[in-house]
Amino acid sequence: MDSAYFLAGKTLGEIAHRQAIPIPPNLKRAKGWVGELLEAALGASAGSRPVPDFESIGVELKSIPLNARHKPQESTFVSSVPLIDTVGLKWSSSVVKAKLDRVLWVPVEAAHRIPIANRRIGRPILWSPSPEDSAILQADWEEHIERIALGKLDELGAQLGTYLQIRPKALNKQDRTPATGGNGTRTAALPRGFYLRTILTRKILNL
DNA sequence: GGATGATCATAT
DNA sequence: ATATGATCATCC
Repeated sequence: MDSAYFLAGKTLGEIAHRQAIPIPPNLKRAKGWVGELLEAALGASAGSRPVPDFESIGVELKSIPLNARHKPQESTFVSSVPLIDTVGLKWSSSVVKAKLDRVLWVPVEAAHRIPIANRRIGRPILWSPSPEDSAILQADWEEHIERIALGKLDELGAQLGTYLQIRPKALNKQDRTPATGGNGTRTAALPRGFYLRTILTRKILNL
């Protein structure tokens, strides 16, 4: 947390310079740049494994882009969605729960008019879901997984879920991954991801 | 302007 | 191929 608080008030340019990381002209071809910069600055270690960033202390690191009004500007990607072998999956042992049990949120200015190097980092927040929010997340997750297990892939829209929604997470719309179809048959479907709606991240940041 | 769907880069 | 890091682009 000391390392995290040290970032508060600094610009992305200052941190990038300190880490000897080049600053891209824009984020169109570097969408994960801010998150990766924070990982480097804080020494995150999970790599691309499906576990929290700071595995030994059970802390997931998330940058949260703020708009000109300093409110969350985008949804937050949580994890990939399993589209096969969903039978027997439980919330208690899910990747989503493992990651959301404790999250270090690092707000970062993201208004397009601010040059990347000048964007300021806000005060990080170490958060765990309240029992109420946890129950909502669990209900969302269970409804999503049940639909997937039943092969109702055509019903998977971003409209579902109070806090946790499912959206594409793919190379492009032609991308396919193995999935369970109707009657338990095997098919191929667009890869999806779990995302947190801004209604939740706004609450988390007290905005 | 916000929500939904589409997409980019990198690691293993 | 599938995971990570997300933001971009379009539609309403």
